[in-house]
Amino acid sequence: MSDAEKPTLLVVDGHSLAFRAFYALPVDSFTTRDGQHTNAIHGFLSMLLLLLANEKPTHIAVAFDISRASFRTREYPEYKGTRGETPVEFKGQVPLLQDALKAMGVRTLEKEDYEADDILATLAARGRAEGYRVLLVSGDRDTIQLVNDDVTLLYPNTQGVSQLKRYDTDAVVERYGIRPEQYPDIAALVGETSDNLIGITKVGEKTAVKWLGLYGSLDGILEHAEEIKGVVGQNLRDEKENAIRNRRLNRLVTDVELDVAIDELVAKPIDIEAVQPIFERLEFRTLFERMKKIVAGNGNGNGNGNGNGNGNGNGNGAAAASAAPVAPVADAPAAPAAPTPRRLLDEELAAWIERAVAAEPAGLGLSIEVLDGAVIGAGIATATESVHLPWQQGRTDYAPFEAWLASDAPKIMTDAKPQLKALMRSGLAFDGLVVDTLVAGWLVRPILAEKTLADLVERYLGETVPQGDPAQLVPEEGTDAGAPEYAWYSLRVAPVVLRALPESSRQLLADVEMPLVPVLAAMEVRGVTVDHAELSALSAELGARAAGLAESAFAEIGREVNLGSPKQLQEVLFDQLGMPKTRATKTGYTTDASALADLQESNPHPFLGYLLEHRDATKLRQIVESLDKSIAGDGRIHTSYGQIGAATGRMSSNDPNLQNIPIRTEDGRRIRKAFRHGPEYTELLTADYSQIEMRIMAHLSGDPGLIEAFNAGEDLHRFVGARVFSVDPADVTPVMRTKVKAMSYGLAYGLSAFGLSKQLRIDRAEATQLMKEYFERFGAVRDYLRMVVEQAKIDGYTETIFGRRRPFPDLNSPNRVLRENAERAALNSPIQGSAADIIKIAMSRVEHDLAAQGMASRMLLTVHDELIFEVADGESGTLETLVRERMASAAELLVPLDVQIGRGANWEDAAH
DNA sequence: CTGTGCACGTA
DNA sequence: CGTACGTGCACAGG
Repeated sequence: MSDAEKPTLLVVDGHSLAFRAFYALPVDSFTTRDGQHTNAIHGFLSMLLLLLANEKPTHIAVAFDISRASFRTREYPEYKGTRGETPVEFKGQVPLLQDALKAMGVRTLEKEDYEADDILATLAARGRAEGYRVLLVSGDRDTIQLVNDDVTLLYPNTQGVSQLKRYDTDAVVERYGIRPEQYPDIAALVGETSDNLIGITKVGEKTAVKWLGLYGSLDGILEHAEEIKGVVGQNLRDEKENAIRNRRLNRLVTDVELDVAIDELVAKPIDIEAVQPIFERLEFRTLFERMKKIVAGNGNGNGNGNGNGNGNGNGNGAAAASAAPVAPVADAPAAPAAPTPRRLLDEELAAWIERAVAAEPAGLGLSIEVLDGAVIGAGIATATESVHLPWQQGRTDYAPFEAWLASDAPKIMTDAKPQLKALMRSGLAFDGLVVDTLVAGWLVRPILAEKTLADLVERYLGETVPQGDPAQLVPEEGTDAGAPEYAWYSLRVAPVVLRALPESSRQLLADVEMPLVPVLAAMEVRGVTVDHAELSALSAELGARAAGLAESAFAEIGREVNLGSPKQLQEVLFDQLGMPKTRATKTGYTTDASALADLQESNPHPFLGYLLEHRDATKLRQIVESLDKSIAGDGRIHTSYGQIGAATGRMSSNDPNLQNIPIRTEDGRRIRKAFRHGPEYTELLTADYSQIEMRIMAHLSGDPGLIEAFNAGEDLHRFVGARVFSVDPADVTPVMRTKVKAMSYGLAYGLSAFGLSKQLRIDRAEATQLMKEYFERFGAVRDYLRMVVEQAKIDGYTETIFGRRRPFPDLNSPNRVLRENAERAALNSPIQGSAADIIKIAMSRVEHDLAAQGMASRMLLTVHDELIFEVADGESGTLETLVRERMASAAELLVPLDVQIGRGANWEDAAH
């Protein structure tokens, strides 16, 4: 019998899943009129209905625990002892859930002295023996041991029961690096906090997996315990009884006597009439509708009689007090409903698009459906109509759509970047993005209050995007907003968001932000080549170094502590070593690097030195490790850029963050050496703006001295130092230059005399004097910085050179801390923000020119004031010229924009 | 299992 | 008591 023909037995751990649902769903939304909580029941049943629809099990059972007491608690009274009292709000829901299941014809099973998991184990074993495909659903990790070729575990994800992760044998191997039946051995060694099973001290998942690889099983490990070196080896020998006990307790029982045969668990059609009163009492209206559809759907697909499929998203308005479950929902002021999407091909599609384009001169709404990075469909909308285009590679009947997509016909989207990436990967050309509503919304409120289309629609239209049941596993056809609906809402919300923008910001959106979206998408798809071997070697070296430093540190204090725990460090430093207290934090006293350096000066102790070095090594290793993990199958790292990440207008980088790769230390630079050009290219080229923030400050302040400094073409800090200290530029000493440099950079951040003295380790008076001298020579800078804050207090916002605004509600706060923080941010914002404007403009122009000139070199990365390119053979010179010119001319300031270029085989060598 | 605080990397 | 980010760990809490 092939797998497809096998009957499917579905066994659910009732308690565990209901408990997950209880914590996942907001209790407020799931309470009946008479105060009965129903969130656990609702979440559980919602999940079960989805499983019925998706998995189509032929046999079903739900297992429950009778009580917390079992043969395990008799054997080990502390078992599960860490678990607090079960919340009474949850307890009360279990009998109701069991009633509902009974009404649905689902057998519930429980057995005195055993846990639900034992029932799962027993049914899994019996089902397998009797030729079933078995699906287990449990939130208890111990059930991993039950997975095999015939038994699959569905394990709830982080979001309660809203998504189930499928663990077959391969998935377990992938996740844990061991076979399913080895899982209990791991758990026995590591321990399980939620069961109050204490493992071997200092043994985590990694160590346990390593040992298991060496010795095959827990028994094997214990046999060879003598061979295991170090502290962990000793711990294992000392505490092996723990592991043995854990292993005994976490072995699930596969032969529980159940008074039911598997064929008695056969899934019966749900008797709607029997279920109705129960669901009515629980006020599960939407759930009841879903169930009816599933029941009807077993025969033929569409039995949707009452046409109000969408419109009411969260389904459980506490006020909707109707007894009849089929009663129409009384929504507040009627929001227009999304048009029913049509499906069109060829000439019909062409005609529709032509008509739509004429009807919506500002642009059509567009949404691309993406699954695992690939296009699976698209929706296009006008204000009154929409079409849905399920996508398949190679189909020709969508030619009119492709032509429109590739044209510059205006398109309005929401969160376009991931969609554009999918189009690129599917080989579809795209142009004409005029509004990304998320980006537009961010320009209105750069604090990032609106993160999704639903948020925008809520705020700007006062409507709710239908989004089905919160606990739903997969979108349900018909009730959820799909691509056509997203397109339609995007189209409708766009003009309202635009109206909230001042004219200058609208220009910024059109001229800077929108052209940048496809550029960032392309850069993300390209990625950057990173050498795995190099990173591995570096990681190993740093790991060894860290271990050695930790040993030395421990030797100094005569005990082992977690050097990564500020709390434990405080004990060592202030209690054990009696050092003076450092700056206070919310939870104690800081142990940060600068405080430790201060301590080293006042109370020298070798421990401090080892600790600092250990920090460096572990931090670096952490970065190396996370980079290494991010290398994709193509040998490249594909970061994501957050276009709407920063309130100042800067971009951010994540998964991984490539904007904080070390550069200051020698070891750090070794990481940059691992960033290479790809095989088709000859080198990397980096281009960065030198001192762009100081140049912007010169421009915005109009300070003659500062402007002269930049036009003189001399070293900036030397020039400024000469002025501040009244000496010849040639006589500016390194110390003077360092001080002036810190001062200059600090200015843009609202640095105080206190902060300056701290950073330069000079006394307060000297810092004050330095600031005074500085401002006497560059008075317009001081005036400008004052003016920015004063103006912002009046306007309520600051503005960059290109009109990007950032509101500052705290500027007039009576709370001094809040107010002063806002003042510093306000004076920094136009500077940092203008720099962001400039590089964004440069990026779009460079990208455009590279394409227009048919060059093969490509832009890969951006790090705030730096761009990194992959150079194609023979293009090095032209690329440099092009990049330099485009970056330098991105803005016309009172001072020139200087661009520094470097080349090399890797990122480090390409620096200058 | 999630949120918070600390620490630290970059511009 | 210097701006803007993202990440990872330890820890405490639901």
